[in-house]
This record gives sequence, C-alpha cells and structure tokens, in this order.
Amino acid sequence: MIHLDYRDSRPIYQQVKDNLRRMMVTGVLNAGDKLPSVRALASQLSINPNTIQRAYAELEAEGYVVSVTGKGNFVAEGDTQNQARRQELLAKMRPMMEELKALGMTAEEFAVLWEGGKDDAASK
Amino acid sequence: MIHLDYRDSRPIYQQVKDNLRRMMVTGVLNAGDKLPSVRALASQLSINPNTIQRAYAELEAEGYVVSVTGKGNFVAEGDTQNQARRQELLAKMRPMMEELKALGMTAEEFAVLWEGGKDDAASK
DNA sequence: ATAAGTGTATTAACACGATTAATACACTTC
DNA sequence: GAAGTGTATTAATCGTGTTAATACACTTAT
Repeated sequence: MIHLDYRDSRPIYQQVKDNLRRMMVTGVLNAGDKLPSVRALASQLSINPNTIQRAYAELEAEGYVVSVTGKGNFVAEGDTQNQARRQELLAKMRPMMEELKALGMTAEEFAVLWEGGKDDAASK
Repeated sequence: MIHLDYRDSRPIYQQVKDNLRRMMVTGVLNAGDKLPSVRALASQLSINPNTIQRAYAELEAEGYVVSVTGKGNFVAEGDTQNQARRQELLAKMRPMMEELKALGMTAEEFAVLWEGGKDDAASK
C-alpha cells in the first residue's frame, strides 16, 4: 500500500516512485503484475492523475515499469530493472570519479571505499 | 583574470568560485597569496559584495581558501584543497554506491569501472 | 460503432527555493 | 578613530520544479 507524507519535503511523484520501487524490489509486486491505472491510483491517493503519470513515466525510463497505451502499466522483468538503474547511477558517478582521479586518488583507495570506508562525512 | 558570462545559466557566485579554483589549481594563484577583498573584487566585476563573500565562504568550506576577519582571504595549502574536495565528492558518491551494492554490483565490477569502464551513458 | 477504460501530450498556474541585494555589525591595522 | 578588512541578517527577486487542467490517442468490450 502506498502512503504519502505531506510533511516530507520530497515531491509527491517522488514518494510514489519510491513506494512502487520498494514494492517491486521486495517482491510485493512481481514481474508482469498490472499496476493501478493512473486515474485509479490518483483517485485513491486524492491527487492529480498527471502526478501518477509522471511517476510511472520515470519508472519506465529507469526500467522498472513497462507502459502500454490503452492497456496499462506493468512491472518489468527484474533484470531489466537492475540494468537500467545501474546505468543511471553510474552515469552520475562517472564525472565525480574523473575528478577524484585528477585529484590523485588511487584504485586502492577506491577499493577500500567500496567496502565500508570510514571517513568523516563533511557534507555542507 | 576573472570573467563572467551572463548568458551562462550558472549563478554568478558559482562562476566566481570556478574561476578562482581553476586559477589556484593551475598555479596562477599560489598558497599564501592574498585574494582581492570582497569589496574590491565586487567593484571590479560590478556585482554585489555579498556574492563574492559567498564564493569565498564556500571555497573556504571546501578547503581552498582561508578567511581572516580584518585581514583578507588567502589561498590555502594545496594538500588541504585536495582533502576537502575529496571528502565532498565521496560524500555525494556514498549513497549511490550503497544502492549499487544493493543491486548486486560486485567489487570487481566496480574496480573495472574505476579504470575506464566502457558503458553507454543513458542519462535522461 | 460507441462507450468506457487505458496511457500520453500540452499548457498554464503555483509554490518554493536559490540567488542576489541592502544594510548593519565586528575585527585589524595604521 | 578612520579606513580597510571579513561577517551576519534580512529582504526582494527571479527561476525552476511541481502540480493541475484539459485535450488527445489508443484498446477493449459491449
């Protein structure tokens, strides 16, 4: 079941996306399952259908969902999901890694980081 | 010399930051050098002193600059610069790496990525 | 074929946050 | 104490992201 939190600063469509993604990853929803129609889900959550549409569209772009005009939205195959999501994350990380290289970071340091690097998080 | 481009969508303070950082990294400015005062630089670029102040403040937070009230802003030591910039980048990357782990990405795959991974960039 | 369901596209209103400005305060040096 | 420096606070402004309103296109079943 999807639950929205209006005190959360994150946009609605993002909350919907995360809810659905979690349900798909955890097996609450399985490949091939039909998702609620944009209007049905919008009505159920008392929000605009376009907001659901946006969530579905982005999930499709990420490979989690397959949309078919006139029929509905369906959960994509698991492998497809992972592949697409990986590409997305890696695309974001690549430029940062380039700069880290330029700053002299070594492959060894990076390997350590992948494990569970203990650093002070100096986020602004 | 700092040059601003008002057709650029990036904010002024960001352009100032990048200009200064580049000058420091390329050796046009060296550790210990005194930077122009916030008012002087603002006047020279015909912008508000607060904008320069913000640029300097963020560069200081990133370890590139040291500010001393009443005296001025100075270029920090090179090592400090790198350390701070690394921390910043790693802080951004960490959550992404966490998700990649959850998606089943292995240390080996990641090591390859560090080298020069050949992928299609599926940026939306 | 037509109605009722589905997803999609376009446009506009709205709100919030980032950016910049205005102004006053605090410190250092001469 | 005057003239330089950085700092803090507040407010105005402007963009952009988010959501809504509405119309369009496709599929299925009656």
